[in-house]
Amino acid sequence: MALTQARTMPGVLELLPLDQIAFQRMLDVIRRNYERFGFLPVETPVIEFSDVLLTKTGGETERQVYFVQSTGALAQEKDRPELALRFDLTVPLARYVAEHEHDLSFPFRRYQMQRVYRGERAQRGRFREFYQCDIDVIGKDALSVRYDAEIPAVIYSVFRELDVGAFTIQMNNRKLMRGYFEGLGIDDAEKQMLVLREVDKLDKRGPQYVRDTLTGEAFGLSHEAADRILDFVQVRSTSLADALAKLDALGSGGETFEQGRAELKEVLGLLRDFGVPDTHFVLNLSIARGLDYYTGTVYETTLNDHPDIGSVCSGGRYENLAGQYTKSHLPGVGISIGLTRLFWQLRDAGLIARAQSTVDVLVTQMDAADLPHYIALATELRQAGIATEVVMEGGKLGKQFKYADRAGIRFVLVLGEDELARNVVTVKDLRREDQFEVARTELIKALRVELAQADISLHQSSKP
RNA sequence: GUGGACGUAGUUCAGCUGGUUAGAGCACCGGAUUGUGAUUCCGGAUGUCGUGGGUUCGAGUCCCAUCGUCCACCCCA
Repeated sequence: MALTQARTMPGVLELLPLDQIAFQRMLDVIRRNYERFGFLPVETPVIEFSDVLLTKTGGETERQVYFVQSTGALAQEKDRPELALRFDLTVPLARYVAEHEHDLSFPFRRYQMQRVYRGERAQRGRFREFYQCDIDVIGKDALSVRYDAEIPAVIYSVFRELDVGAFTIQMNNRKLMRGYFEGLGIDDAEKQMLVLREVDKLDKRGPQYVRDTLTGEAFGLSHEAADRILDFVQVRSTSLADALAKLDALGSGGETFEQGRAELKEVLGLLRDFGVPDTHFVLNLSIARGLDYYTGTVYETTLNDHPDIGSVCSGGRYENLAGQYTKSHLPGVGISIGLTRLFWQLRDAGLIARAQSTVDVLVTQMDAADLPHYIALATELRQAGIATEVVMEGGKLGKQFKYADRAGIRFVLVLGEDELARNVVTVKDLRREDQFEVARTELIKALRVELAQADISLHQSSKP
């Protein structure tokens, strides 16, 4: 019989249990921090109506949307399938807020950590199915720019606890950029957008590439204008004071420009109050983000030791999130952590410590006749909150140890006739290669101490 | 969607200008006196050389097609 090859489509990430545990730990950290900052949980369906997803976007985004069709519907196919898979969490959020507007309290602070789908060509670190971990604050009618300063505080808190080494939150403001371009005579909003996308490539492609493109056929800017744009977008700050000074040194500009500068200065100033050290953020006037719905502050977070990874968290301010679904004016600000990419890249770089199993202890089997003892012991441990597995099939002790080791279970318990007779249990720590005996009545207490210590040492060992 | 590279055991690869039974590391499985894993030693299995066709006395090696994978662009987490 011909076997069907067991395989997954390219661009999806499937993990072995120990990696999955490490991944889940990261999700836990992110969730914990989001909740700590007062964001509320929301989940939305993977499948949405196509017209909801494709209202304003079109173009590039539509090319990457997966449509959904039941086999029954295929027969009577119309122009476009009615349903599609969400490609981010922001558009569903807009729909969610518009739909439940009257039941929500504003400013609405929600977090959402779910999978999204994009019809991408497979490539390193690019996935067709991946996790996004989003936070957004949505205001009704208006939303203070102060919220823009809270976002980096969350990023700082999350990434510090994720323990991924040094990172930098890069910030900019679209009004400042557009205002500057206006000053150079680039008035058309479409063209401003194109220039934004182009200068965004600065850090990746270098100034020469960007200059050539801007003065080339597609843009047709003068050399003088291109030079002034390059001077502008190459601005980087080294500290908070430096950032403020560099913003002041930009000279004066039009209304949009001044508004952008004022917003940036306010946001940067507040970062200090939020406790974000200026070693962790930088003003980078080339950061623009490709998405066109951003209107003000934009963020992009990179890992200092892994610039090749690119952005692991990004987002910004948008003026009118749900304009396609409601007449209400709902401005917001938010970010998204691409956890699948982050995890994948960290693992690739060898920065994901081998996780410990979610199983705390394995009760080995010396003699099948003593199984009742093993099960009773396991029940006792479980009631004490210790995740316990019992070996039900027996076999050589060496094999049972090997099983525990491979499964990432750190502690094994041995109860032979010897131990049972003396009412003790042998506890072996496979990691420390050490074992000890403890009175049966003291076992839970002893294990709790061991597990607490194991947890601490695991955390410390993963620090750079 | 556009352009480029590559497809050899589970995996990473070697296989020189076409020449006998296609190799290595890692991984996997078994063993090293019966209550101790990871380390060490010994042994073992494994491949329609992506698929189909062509050139040739002979093809993993050359040619064509096809499928697949990867990289770059676009865009993005």
